[in-house]
Amino acid sequence: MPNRNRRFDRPRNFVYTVNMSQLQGRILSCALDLYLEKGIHGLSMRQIAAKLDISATAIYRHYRNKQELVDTIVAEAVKIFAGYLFSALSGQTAEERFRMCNQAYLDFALGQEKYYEVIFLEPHGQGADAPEESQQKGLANFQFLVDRVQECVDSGYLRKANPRSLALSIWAHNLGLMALFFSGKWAMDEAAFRKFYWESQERFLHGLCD
Amino acid sequence: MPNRNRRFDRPRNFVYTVNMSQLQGRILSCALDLYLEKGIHGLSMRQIAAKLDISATAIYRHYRNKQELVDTIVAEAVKIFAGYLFSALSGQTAEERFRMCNQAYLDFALGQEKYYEVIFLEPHGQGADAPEESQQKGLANFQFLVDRVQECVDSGYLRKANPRSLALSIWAHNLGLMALFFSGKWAMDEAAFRKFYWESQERFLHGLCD
DNA sequence: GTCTATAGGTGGATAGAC
DNA sequence: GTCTATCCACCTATAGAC
Repeated sequence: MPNRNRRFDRPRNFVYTVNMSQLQGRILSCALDLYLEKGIHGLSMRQIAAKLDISATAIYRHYRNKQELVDTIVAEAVKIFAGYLFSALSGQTAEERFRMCNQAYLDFALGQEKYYEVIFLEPHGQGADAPEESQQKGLANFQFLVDRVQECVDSGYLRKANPRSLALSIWAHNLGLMALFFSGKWAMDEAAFRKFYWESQERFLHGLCD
Repeated sequence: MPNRNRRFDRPRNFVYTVNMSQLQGRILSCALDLYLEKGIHGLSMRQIAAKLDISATAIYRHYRNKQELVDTIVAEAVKIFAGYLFSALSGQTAEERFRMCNQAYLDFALGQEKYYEVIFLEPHGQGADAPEESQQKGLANFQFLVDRVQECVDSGYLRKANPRSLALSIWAHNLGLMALFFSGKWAMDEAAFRKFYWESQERFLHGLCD
């Protein structure tokens, strides 16, 4: 007979993020560290337990299994990223909202480094086999950029072009810049990187040739 | 007493790549597949053995341990990439050599997909804890691009700027484009991607704004 | 150079006591 | 909701026969 006392037997949409300072949240945070360090196959319930000084089985009161733990991390990451992007809507003009979109991406990457890695640098990005729901929300985040680009094409700030294709180029450029930074092979601290980031954006906006 | 018959008791620089159709090479190729699929913690000697229909211990006659297997994969990948880049030297002008450098990157990514992934898309790229030797050769490959950029700044084709910084922007853009393609989330076949790749390069060269 | 047998370890997950 | 005890699968690597 199943134990009816488990967290996941409660209603589906209950908000657990609220009490993150308790065990639930500490498990998640610890799992995140291990997941980024060693990937899904290197992450183990026993190691999480050891780090938190609890027994491995305690974790199963909070997460059905290892996969649910990882899925929760990915869902959380996508949600937080969406929050950052959303702030760009406060810009007054299309151009400003576009610029703020890049700013949000940069701030998310540097301010929520671990969640950024989960979404954009893991196995092959965006949790390749994440649950449908997270995949959808990930695409919605990209669509947000497409919409900002569309506005800028309409306003005449950006050259006329397919907004989706343009957005993909911009997305790729951002993706690559962050991958460079997080690889840690370029001896740049955060301040130096922020400077380089905007230089590179400027180059992209106005071209490499005369 | 150690068995003196092992591959790695032979001279260090012996070229094994020659006879890749034999077991040695088949192990490497199979390990590469599993490594890309599941990462280093998901790769197992037993699974390699099962796929090749040999016993797991047979592998140890060819590779000292799991780490040496992975290191060999990374070293091979870096060497092959260098070969692609090198072909760009046949260009007649600085501008042509620069363009051929992008071409080589694209051809390597699409023609040696698996080796590309090992270098640029793995855990955090370029085998974060690869042996010193591979790390050095990886940096040399980047320096090759810096040199091509330098030539183009000198010839006046590219705007005056720090060549290293310029090369980093270009490297990032390429990195991001490939990451998009390999993520498989954008419903592009290889032909469509090649088209998009050059479109995006063109945008980068001449800017997004008027 | 390949095998079988085996040592010694880590891991996911469950049952049932408290 | 946390624990201990436990099952069973899987892992790396070695020893020694052939």
